[in-house]
Amino acid sequence: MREEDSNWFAKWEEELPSPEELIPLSQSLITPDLAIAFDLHRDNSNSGQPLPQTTPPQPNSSTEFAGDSTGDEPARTLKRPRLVWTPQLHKRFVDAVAHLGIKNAVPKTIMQLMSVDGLTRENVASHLQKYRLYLKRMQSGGGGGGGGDSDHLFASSPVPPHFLHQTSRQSSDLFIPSLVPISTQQQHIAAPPSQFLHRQMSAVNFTSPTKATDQAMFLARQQSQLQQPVFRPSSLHLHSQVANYTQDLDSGAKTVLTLFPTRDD
DNA sequence: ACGCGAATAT
DNA sequence: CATATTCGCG
Repeated sequence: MREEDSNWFAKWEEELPSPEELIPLSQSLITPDLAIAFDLHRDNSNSGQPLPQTTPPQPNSSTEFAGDSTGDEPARTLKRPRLVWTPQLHKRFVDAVAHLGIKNAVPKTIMQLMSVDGLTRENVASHLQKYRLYLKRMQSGGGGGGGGDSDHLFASSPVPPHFLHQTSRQSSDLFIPSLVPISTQQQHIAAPPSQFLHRQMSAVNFTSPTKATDQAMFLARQQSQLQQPVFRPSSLHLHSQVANYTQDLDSGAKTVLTLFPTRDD
């Protein structure tokens, strides 16, 4: 047990996004074009329950985005580009896990809690695995001597104490003020062409009490997480607040799934 | 579905 | 080279 134990919560509190920051519910990793093209209207109004994915039974919503603008229909059997886990996205992941507790923190539930469109269970599972390894490695010699900072990503987010111990409880001690979804704040990012002025799915239902509220609060304070990763200025620009696929024209067809910034953390 | 380790791909 | 994804197995 380290000294951080005493004030980890305080730190968390500090990290609480200001009301201005929380608004858009449900981040999206799917480019608007795709969402529309596929006609899949993801509605993450899950209330923490086994959400029966209303999304088509497709194994995974694959995505396409290459420069090909003519024959891009059912990209459905194609592969999804590498997901770039930005620190923000990772934080969202960590928070979700922390909130759920080690016990319930399994890929599926984590994924659901994160409410990031386009994020697959595999993505989360893979990341979770890596994260666990990181935690393990951390406990061995991370303190002060550990110079090996090869895991930038993981190091970017504070590791809740619960992860290290074994206490299977959680999510009960996190009382959050009265932060609940707020309203209509628009994204700072520009106005898209116009055809992409679609909805911003609401991930929260006020109609449900307890559990829903819990998640609502969770989500509410989660909405400020995305950042600008490593894409080159040569690629496309702002579309909307959602994630986007950026392709590096210099290297050919290198495409990377990434998120757009909402604000810095 | 989960979790791992190892291979494989970007 | 770092890291995300796929694969086989329990």
